[in-house]
Amino acid sequence: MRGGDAGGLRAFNERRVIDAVLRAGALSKAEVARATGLSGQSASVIVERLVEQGLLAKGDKVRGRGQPSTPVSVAGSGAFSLGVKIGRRSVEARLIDLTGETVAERATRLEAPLPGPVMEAATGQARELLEAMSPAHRARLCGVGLALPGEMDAWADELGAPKAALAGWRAVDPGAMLAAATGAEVSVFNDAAAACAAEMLTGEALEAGCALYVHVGAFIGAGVVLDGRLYRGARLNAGALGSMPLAGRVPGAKGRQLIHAASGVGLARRLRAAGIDVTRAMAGLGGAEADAQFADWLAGAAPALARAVVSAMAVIDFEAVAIDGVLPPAWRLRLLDATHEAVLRFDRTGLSPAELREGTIGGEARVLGAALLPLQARFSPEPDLLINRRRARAAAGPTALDPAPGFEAPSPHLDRWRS
Amino acid sequence: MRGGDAGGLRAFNERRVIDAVLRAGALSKAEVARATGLSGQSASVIVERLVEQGLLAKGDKVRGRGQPSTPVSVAGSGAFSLGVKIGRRSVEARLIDLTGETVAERATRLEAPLPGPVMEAATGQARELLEAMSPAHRARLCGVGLALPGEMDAWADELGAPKAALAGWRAVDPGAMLAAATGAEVSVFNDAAAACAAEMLTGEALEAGCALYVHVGAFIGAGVVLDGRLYRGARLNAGALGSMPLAGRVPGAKGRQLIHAASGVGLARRLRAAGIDVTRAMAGLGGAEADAQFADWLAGAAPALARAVVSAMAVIDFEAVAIDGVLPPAWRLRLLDATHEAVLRFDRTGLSPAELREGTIGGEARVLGAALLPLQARFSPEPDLLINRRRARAAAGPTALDPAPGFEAPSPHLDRWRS
DNA sequence: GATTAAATCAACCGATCTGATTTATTTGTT
DNA sequence: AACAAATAAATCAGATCGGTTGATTTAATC
Repeated sequence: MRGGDAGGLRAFNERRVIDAVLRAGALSKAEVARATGLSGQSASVIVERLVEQGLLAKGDKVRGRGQPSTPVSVAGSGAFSLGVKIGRRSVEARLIDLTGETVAERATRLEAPLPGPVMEAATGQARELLEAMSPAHRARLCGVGLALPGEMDAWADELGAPKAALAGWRAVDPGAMLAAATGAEVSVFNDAAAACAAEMLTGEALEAGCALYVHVGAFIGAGVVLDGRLYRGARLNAGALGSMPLAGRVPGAKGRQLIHAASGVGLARRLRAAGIDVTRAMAGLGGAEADAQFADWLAGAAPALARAVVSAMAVIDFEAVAIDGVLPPAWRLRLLDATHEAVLRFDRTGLSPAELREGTIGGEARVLGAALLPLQARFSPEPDLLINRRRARAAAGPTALDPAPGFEAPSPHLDRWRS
Repeated sequence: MRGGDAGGLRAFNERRVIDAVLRAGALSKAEVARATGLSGQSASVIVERLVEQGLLAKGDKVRGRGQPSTPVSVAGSGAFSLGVKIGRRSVEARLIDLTGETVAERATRLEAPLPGPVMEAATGQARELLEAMSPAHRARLCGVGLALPGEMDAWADELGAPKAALAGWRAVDPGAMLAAATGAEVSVFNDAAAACAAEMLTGEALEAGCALYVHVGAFIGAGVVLDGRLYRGARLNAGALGSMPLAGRVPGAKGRQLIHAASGVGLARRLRAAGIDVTRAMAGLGGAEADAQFADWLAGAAPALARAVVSAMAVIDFEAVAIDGVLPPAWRLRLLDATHEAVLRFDRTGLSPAELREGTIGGEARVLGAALLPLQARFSPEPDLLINRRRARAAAGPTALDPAPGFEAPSPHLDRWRS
């Protein structure tokens, strides 16, 4: 419930203040007042309280005309968040602080995406990271974000995995298991949506308020950003771009959905069939032979992806489309260019133009997004509102950040942390 | 801005109260308190103020156990809204009151969608309707909604209209002209989006919080509802379904976009070519020959529309898809069924299921939506939040103020297309 | 007469606002 | 170099507004 009574009003304005500070990087109390429209007095009271709570930190005085101002910025150790990413080929976990900096991380590669080993890895990593935190810091964990594919058991044949083994996922509730293992609140996101959030928040590709972020991982998916807010979908299944129907048969594809023409496993299958080391190739070290295989894959993938992008534009008038994923940067760029070229061959009458851009984060976007999203939910004035911190910080110039000693001020407002 | 200071808090809670009353049809003060979470005292004060403002009206006391309660419901004459719809074949205007009842309306058929005559008709109709209002009522006009196609000058060849004449639209700002003519605030919507809002608010087809509403008019477009909110798009161009790429050539279609395979003008062209009176046919009086032409059109239109629907589902996991438009009900139903059948032939792995339903309003949905949207913007706790009044009213049972125009039995098409 | 629940009354609280005041610095003048 | 004026942040004190709490009244049924 937003607003309602005095307490809700205060909570709302606190978020607006944090939001303003995050956007600007650092603001004096007077600037906070101007940025939020609050009176100077209220801004002062709220800032003071947030400093006491350890969420904001005062920097060195800045002298100008008149009384020097004391800038405040977000305190790194004011809050922490844990992100866990479950994929079909790996499990990762990452602990970040309020500024988005990585505190610690873990990663495990998988042979097959079977429920048992995967969940063991995920819960194990999460527990390890949490146990390494000081108690004071652990008390400031504001949530756990879990990013995973929409359906772990779909497209088993595409994976080359036994269908029966994957069916075990239907009986598993990864969110609940992670919650049980960590004792923290877990929010679940589609993996591509999480990656999308990371690109919005810390990447450079998406400045638009309305964007489609395509992520090529083992499969292919997308995140949808509308009015600066991540749209997760009524059933967390927005951006299921892999299910987009193809126009017809694509050579080498087993089915009639985008995933059969443009996915990481499809590319890997080709590489493996040609006797190429997939891991090396995906690290950009495959050489000419890998490039040739990639070009083959690209010839089918790019037009199919282009059709998907154009189709998506007919549903939502995205201002920007980013393409990212686990591909090595050189290949990612070629995919972007080829897709762009293919998009231009479509009749786009009636569609608003969109900018096609290369993602800037890559495969790690998913864990990072999983970690960032609980922070957003806790501190942004609107749930799902994505504010780019890096860009905002850069614009504001470097500031004195985070003195942040042991806080632990048992202020009455700290227990509003849960709400 | 939402919240902020005491005044904002009051405004927000007032909207919540109106929202609660609209949803329930009629509520006592105590029920308002329970529905909103406000204290009884606040609910009482707010309701009393809204009654004083003429937005709510007290009904007859209801006796039960304890002190009789006085139900309040929204007062029809508490606010008015004017909707104007500009189309390629007609211009319509409609004045409605706060309950959504039509007060007065106008309509003009057009020969060709040329800027001059169209805008003259639109501003003329609007002025007429406003001048017929009493001064007291006119003071309660809360806005003018304008629904029009995204690009009046696109697809000129499909219309059989001279391209040069249509290009005149680029120099025209219909919203500004209407604002100048009426002196009221004008909000502009895509025509399909407006129709979508009407279906959400007063229709029966869309109960889901997340839906796609396809409207077949002269061309074809769609409205997008996300989390109960109408999504207009960053450039008001969400749901540009007509631009969805086709899989290949469709017999009889001139181009490679959905609009070339499934549009009202395409159907009309066929009918005319067969020597059939289009107006009669569109009124459902075309006879067997018209039916045969329709079947031909349908054979190309339905699969193309099905592909568009499946593609849309891969972008947003719509829970429901409605198909509506200017077609006579029998044809609309056939379009729905044929589309449904075609959808089932697609591989839908990885997509969440959606319910495919028939729209319940038809061609007038666009004006109605244009009229309803300013009311929503003014009285709903969140902008763009769509609350179905009719359904809510029905659920609450008949109330003192409910004019209860015997609306039709529900049970529209209830097909689930899931494997 | 007891019970029930709506409606109301009166005192209080919390968050923000307004307007005046203080403070520390730069700028301009003598 | 010394001093006054200008500037703008920060703060203080009182007022306002909206919502809450808890007790009280009212009008019906059981």
